[in-house]
Amino acid sequence: MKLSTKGRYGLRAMIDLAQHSGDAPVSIISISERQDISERYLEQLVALLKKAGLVRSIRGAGGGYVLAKDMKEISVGDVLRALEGNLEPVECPGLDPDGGCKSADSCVSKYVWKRINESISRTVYEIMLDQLVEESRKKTEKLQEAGNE
Amino acid sequence: MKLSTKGRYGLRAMIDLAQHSGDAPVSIISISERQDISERYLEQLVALLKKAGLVRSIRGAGGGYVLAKDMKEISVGDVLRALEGNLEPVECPGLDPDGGCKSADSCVSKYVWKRINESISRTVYEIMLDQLVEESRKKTEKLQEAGNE
DNA sequence: AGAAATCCCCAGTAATTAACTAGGGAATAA
DNA sequence: TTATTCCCTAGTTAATTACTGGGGATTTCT
Repeated sequence: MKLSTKGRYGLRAMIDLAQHSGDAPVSIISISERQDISERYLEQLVALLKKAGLVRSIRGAGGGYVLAKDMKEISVGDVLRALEGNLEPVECPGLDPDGGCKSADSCVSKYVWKRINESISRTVYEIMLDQLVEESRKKTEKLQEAGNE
Repeated sequence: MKLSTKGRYGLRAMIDLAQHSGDAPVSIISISERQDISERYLEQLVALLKKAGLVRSIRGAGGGYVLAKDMKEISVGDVLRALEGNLEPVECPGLDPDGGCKSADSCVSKYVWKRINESISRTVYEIMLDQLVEESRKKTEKLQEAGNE
């Protein structure tokens, strides 16, 4: 049970994008350098984010990516789902009323899977990008204060 | 992000063992037949449960496995951890104070990983085997009532 | 117009992991 | 002493992950 690099790198990239979103679009190269992720690989991750409608792209020189919506409207769950496809660690056919699990009636482990799935969902969909950006800002501030003493 | 068959089969096996625990030990073969899991593979899963101190084995003819403690003392988390090794979908070195994550200071994604990890832990360690066995008993009862009408 | 910077799309590949299968041994009960 | 069980280790196959690489399209800048 592990989150792949897609999810891990991709969320970092998305936070980076949110942090650096201003007037100008943010290029893959710049994210790649700051986050130390291969440019080519990052390209593919961002493509997933775009397909999910989380970012918009601007082509050509001076182009790059911008968030497609306000960062307070984008949850970590949205980002991870775009990258990982499905956040449920257990896909149990018994959870689907039409699913073809022959022992669905007597099987109780599906309750466990259901609760795990729900608890992950609840967690990731309630964390919004703007909270993370704000958190990061506070941290940087603190570090700078400490440096000035 | 997926729970492996180890975790899925292994928990089912453990529930089965709990359900059939009485005077006699429960053999691998019997679990294997009821749960439709290869005997050889199941052997390995149960070995993990034994190593973790969740079951005890009795060798020889008529032997098998028994729970090492009362089923109300064994959580789903205990079982899954024994099988999967680690339930945290993200092992972030930044979460460990001594971990060697160079960008630990400014990195905020670790908050996300931490919250996901915690929410999964909370969920699995609060579900106990006896609850599942009881749930299953209720279900079977209901099915039988329905059959008698 | 042309060069440079960017995004875009698809294909390949190496490494890792998962999910078993297989062989043979050791303890115990009947 | 034979059958039944657990026990340990190694090997194998299939799938997935985590990339790398090639070449093309769009836009800006000079």
